[in-house]
Amino acid sequence: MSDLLGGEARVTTRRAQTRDKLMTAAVTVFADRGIIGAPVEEICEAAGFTRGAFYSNFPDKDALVLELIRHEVEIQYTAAERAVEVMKVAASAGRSAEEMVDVALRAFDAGGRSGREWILTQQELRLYAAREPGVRAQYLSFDRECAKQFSTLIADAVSHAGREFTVPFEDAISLLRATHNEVQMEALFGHGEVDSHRLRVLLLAITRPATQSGH
Amino acid sequence: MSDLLGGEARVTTRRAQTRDKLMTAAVTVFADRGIIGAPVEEICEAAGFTRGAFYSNFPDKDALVLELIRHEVEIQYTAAERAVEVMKVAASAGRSAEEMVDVALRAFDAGGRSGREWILTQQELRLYAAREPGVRAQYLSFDRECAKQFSTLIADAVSHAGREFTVPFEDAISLLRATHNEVQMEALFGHGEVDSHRLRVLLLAITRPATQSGH
DNA sequence: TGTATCCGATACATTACTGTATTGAATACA
DNA sequence: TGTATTCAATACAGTAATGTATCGGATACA
Repeated sequence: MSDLLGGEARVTTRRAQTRDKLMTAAVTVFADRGIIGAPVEEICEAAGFTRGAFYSNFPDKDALVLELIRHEVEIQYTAAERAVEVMKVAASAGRSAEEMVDVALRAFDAGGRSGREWILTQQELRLYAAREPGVRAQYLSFDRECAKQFSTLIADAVSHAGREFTVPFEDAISLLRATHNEVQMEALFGHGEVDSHRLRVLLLAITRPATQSGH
Repeated sequence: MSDLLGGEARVTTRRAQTRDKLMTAAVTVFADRGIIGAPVEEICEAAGFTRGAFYSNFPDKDALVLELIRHEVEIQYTAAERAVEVMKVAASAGRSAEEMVDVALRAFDAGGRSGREWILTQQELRLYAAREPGVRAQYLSFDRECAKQFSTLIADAVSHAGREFTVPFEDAISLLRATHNEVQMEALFGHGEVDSHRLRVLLLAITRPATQSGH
């Protein structure tokens, strides 16, 4: 009972690892069978455990789903941050708007989750949250937080690119999100690759070179 | 065995009615529990039957889902057709581009399926098709057909509005679809109403008054 | 009205999944 | 090294869902 490091349990590291493996495996199974259709047993099997491990770590599937959402938001956000960094560099190097957009999107996809499994799971999560009241609230609060941070990043990015929006900012964000989503779905039905072309077209259509003195 | 009306069965009308009731009920249950999570029994219960009726009409749930997709595409298309009709009238009456878009979108939502249940089910169908190989092919062929018809309608609508796209046509269609989708999802999380505002913004951003002599 | 046929209801067998209670091996600390 | 504790494995009910085989009331046609 040595509480030297705060209330945290003792063995923790093994536990943390199995939690992690379970969550990773869950994504695979979710993509394959859907969140609702994914039996706990199959998740465990994919992670190399039995159901005992699962119920020792999570009260039920919903708990794991919530954890997954939390984790996902983090990943996406850091990916976005990196993308903006990359873009700023491109801006300093005097790249064209097209090139900057392209470079940023590429960086985002590389850092985030653009594989088939993740796309499917993200869509699943969204629908699941829309349906299950228990998950919905959490999802929304995460989503809102995420959107806020994204907005900042995008505003930053656009101004660094020496451009400005020709539509209200909030609408711009929504359109970007919509298109990103659609591009992901198209990748799901087409043969694989996420194609950033359409996002570029949209961005160029709803921005113009800044009239301000800046840059 | 009177084959007067072609190979069709005798009692047919009762059968057709129960099929219809089952499909309608399925949408409600799908929205509530997800396609995978929807037990056949619950669908039957909602339709006022027992499982016997179901298995007498469909070999399994997938068959019903396919039927649903087929049906849905039809509905959406006629809704789109009507929307364009309405818009043409507005165009003849010399309305502004904003007004025309607004009127058309309103007509589309009224004729199509803009209720919570239908939005959820449409999203479910899309994901389900992306995952289940058996359904996927069918979905894609329907979807392609639908997209083709939509493209014609939209091109028609835009030119009647005395406008032209500022981005490649194919991209425009995709962006519109993306945004329509997003608007629906937002309605799911917000409190109800589908808001056409964003679609209007997009349309105005990617079109301009036609330079041609026409009109 | 009688009779063949249709179609949904009922009953049954089987499988899949969940969740809990208990056990036993691995791990941390004295 | 011995001992307490943690954590996943195993075992056990219990429930839910599927699909099939059979039955019986309704419908069409003579």
